Amino acid sequence: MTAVAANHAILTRSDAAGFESSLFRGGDHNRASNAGDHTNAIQLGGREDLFLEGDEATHVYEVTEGVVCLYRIMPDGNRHILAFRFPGDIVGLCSPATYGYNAQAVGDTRVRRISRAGLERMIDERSDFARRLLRMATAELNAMRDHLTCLASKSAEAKVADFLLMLAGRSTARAGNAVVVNLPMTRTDIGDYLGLTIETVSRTISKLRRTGVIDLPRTTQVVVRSTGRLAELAGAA
Amino acid sequence: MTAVAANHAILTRSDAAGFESSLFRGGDHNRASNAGDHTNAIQLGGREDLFLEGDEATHVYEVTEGVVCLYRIMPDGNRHILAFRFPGDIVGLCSPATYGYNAQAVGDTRVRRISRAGLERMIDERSDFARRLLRMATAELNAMRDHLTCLASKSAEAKVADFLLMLAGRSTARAGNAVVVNLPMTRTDIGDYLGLTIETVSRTISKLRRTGVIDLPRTTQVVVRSTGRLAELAGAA
DNA sequence: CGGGGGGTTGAAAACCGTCAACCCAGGTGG
DNA sequence: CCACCTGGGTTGACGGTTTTCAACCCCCCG
Repeated sequence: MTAVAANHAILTRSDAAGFESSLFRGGDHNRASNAGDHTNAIQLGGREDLFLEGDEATHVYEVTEGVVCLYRIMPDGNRHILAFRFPGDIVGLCSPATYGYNAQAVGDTRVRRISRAGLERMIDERSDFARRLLRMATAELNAMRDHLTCLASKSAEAKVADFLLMLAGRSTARAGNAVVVNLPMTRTDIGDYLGLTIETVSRTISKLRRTGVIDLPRTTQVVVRSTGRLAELAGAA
Repeated sequence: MTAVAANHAILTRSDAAGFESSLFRGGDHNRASNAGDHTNAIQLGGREDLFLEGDEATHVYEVTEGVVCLYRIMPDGNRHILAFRFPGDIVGLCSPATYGYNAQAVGDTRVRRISRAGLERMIDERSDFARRLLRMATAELNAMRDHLTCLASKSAEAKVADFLLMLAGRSTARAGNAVVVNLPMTRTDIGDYLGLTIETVSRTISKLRRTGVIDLPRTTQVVVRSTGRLAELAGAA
């Protein structure tokens, strides 16, 4: 229900394996532009896709700066955001040969690229690495379970409150007793993440502001005045 | 959106580590009764808990027969089912020291018990085992993502259709062109899994029957007459 | 200055949850 | 043998919440 403990920089070894530009195919989408880099650090602008559903899963990425969202486009054209990934999180760990979802930078973002082959090699060479990787996968499972629990909540208010609590748990910025939370994502992103429309998201945030639970200095910044009341709204109906 | 490929019997090595009866604490719940067994095979009756949220995660289980559901009790008393686990699936793989959810047998069920310590040992000794374990974790992630996608669907019809498709994907029983699907779980279980009320689940199933998409010989058995139309309902609208 | 993306707010409608009644099967006990 | 009870399931009516459709605002940028 709440945020998972951050596990920073678990992957530290650099990897200099060959570079396939096919990783950054974009279709109608924006594309990562610095595909010619020789380092494994990649910089992405807003709405640039890191990889697409169906791409060969040759690499895994660690977010080092910014936010990445994992999403799917449904048959009816609707977009559903499966997860947001923050610095320290891993993106692209999947069992089959191809990715099962798209990954896109929400704003300006930096990621570190690790080849799948290198990953396998390290698993063979160092068993503690395998355990750490497994721990990261289970951490992702925990986060996913919390998201599931959040989506199963009936009311829109509970969903939004839970979402803000997750962000507040990641934020270190304080203003007195209040927690300052930046929203790099748009209302549309939040709606697609919570299974709500933008209007409902906007209305719910407005209601939280009216009732004094949060403050809204800018549309992209929320100040949580009372995490307690927010938790009540998230937990009980 | 659809069922994950079954990965049967990935864990084959038996494990004879010591047995802690504290695993089966039950509180007000039913309890697994054969805790004195000396084998690692465990038989469970309906509504028996395998472990509870907060229990020390000393073991991992492989379902060999029947269905296990993973669930949480929300602060407001509501139950939310995170997943159903079928034969071949693994239950209880988690990163922290304690389970983050409850696990309960839906009907008569058999599971195989593997100690966490034995798991770690095998990871150290055999790197291919680590990879298999990682693959299982990512398979679980895939299933969870599909569930998320399902829950984010706006309409109840789409959710139920998606749920039936998942079960149909696991079923091998055919009746002509139709797929026969057994429902070991109750309507309440389905509702708690999909974030719907029993009434809505019942009404939606009735509607699918009226429109000829499915047949309902018994309340515990669904015959999918047209997987195509079911997929349309699950995807679009 | 005009246009577009993102956000907010209002009114109406559709959908789902709530409350309630009823049915059915199986088990228990008189 | 039957009456009774209980758990699970279905169906109806009503009300609340969210979606839909729409208008409007604001800011940034060409």
